[in-house]
Amino acid sequence: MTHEVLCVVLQVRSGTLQALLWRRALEPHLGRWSLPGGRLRHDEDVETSIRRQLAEKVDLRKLKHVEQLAVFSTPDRVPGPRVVATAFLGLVPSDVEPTVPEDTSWHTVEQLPRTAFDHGSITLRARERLRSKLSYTNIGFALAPDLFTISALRDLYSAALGYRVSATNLQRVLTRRGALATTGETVPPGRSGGRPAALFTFAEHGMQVTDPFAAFRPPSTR
Amino acid sequence: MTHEVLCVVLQVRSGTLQALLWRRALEPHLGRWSLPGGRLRHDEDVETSIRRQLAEKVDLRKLKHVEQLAVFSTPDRVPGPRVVATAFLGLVPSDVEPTVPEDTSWHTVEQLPRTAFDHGSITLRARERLRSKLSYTNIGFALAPDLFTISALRDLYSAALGYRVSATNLQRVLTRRGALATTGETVPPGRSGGRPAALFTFAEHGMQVTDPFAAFRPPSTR
DNA sequence: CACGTTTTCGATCGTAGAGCGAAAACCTGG
DNA sequence: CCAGGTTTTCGCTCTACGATCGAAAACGTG
Repeated sequence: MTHEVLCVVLQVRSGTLQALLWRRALEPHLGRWSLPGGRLRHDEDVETSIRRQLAEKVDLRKLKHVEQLAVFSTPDRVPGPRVVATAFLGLVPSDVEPTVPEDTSWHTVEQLPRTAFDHGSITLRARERLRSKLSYTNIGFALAPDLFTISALRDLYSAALGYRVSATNLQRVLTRRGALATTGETVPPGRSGGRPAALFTFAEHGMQVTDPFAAFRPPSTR
Repeated sequence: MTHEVLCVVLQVRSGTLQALLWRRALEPHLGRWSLPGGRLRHDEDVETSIRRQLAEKVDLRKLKHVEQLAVFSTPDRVPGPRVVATAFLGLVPSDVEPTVPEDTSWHTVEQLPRTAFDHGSITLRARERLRSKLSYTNIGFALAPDLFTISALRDLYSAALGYRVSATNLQRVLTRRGALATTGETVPPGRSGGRPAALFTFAEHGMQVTDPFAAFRPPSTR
């Protein structure tokens, strides 16, 4: 029984949430699109394995966030000898354009092409995880450049969540959580005019993905 | 490379959160406490595997909730040939007393005994998962009997979370989420008197563990 | 300089959870 | 049968967070 690691690499590109997929060059499922990854080596754990494989095959050392998604282990999920897969969710900031091999390309998660094996449903599971965590963690930072305007961040959130997000609300929520840090700088407006936008960064302690916002809170120690 | 499935079976017993552990009868780590589970068969996925193994060795078909926790895959996590583990979180309602084999017993998670391998940290991870989910899902129902009073539920939440929870608040929150259903019945008070407590059940749609409470909400369609 | 555009800020509203205290409903002991 | 203790339950208020709206700020263009 072999063990493989797979990663759903997500990035917001041109306003939509997209996943990086490989075109299979082998049977079975030749020509279909599949998730990057590969076999787990005997000297590495799954985290380092997926990081190695991504860094090897693609230039994706800029992955800002990687986390375990789930294990997929249906006996017949791939034809032939049994393969158990540990799937990951990986996030790439919207400003980097990773150099990817010839046989890979980005696909909007909204309408995926024919995927190999169970890779389609794995991708959808990854999107659900991202959407859930966007609301109660600051995982959204992994989708954004180091410097960004609020409206740019709003567009990222909108693309990932699939519905329109208000910039006003986003700024206030993130500010209240102490996740935003102001740089004095601004960005000149576009051709159609408009007020110049302020540039923000993530606060230091806002960088790591914080725990879910507790609906039940420990007793206040006032 | 073999694959094993492990389960952190948690139950609130006598006011504390406890985990079901086995005393190892084999080297290595003979005599230490370990998580129930075993090797993944070639014809089953990890979910059915852990369910089978728990139902086989212990009488635990009453597990009200089982979910994947994480993969643990450090190459040397167990001595000898490589073993990758998929860990689960399992919850047992507080009113059932499962018949368990001779060589197993319950241990408070607060102060675990010497565990085998990485089973100690896995157990702690499971507790963290439970605590997180308690606040923003209704997973707490898996810890409670079918019929329960609010104060009994309060005690369960307090034990699992590790801090005192107010019965008033708990009732209101769960009611507002539509998770509680009233049965007309009450329970006579104890020896020291007191108002009889009302018996509650879980609403139908409250039975499944709902998604995290969204901090960002889709636009209201009013 | 009027107008459109985009960003940003302020004010208000609704709702969820926290905290407190009183009322309700039951015991036991005199 | 009543006084006091106990436990549950309900109501009121407070605070915090997110939603919504609108106006002001700061820029372009014709």
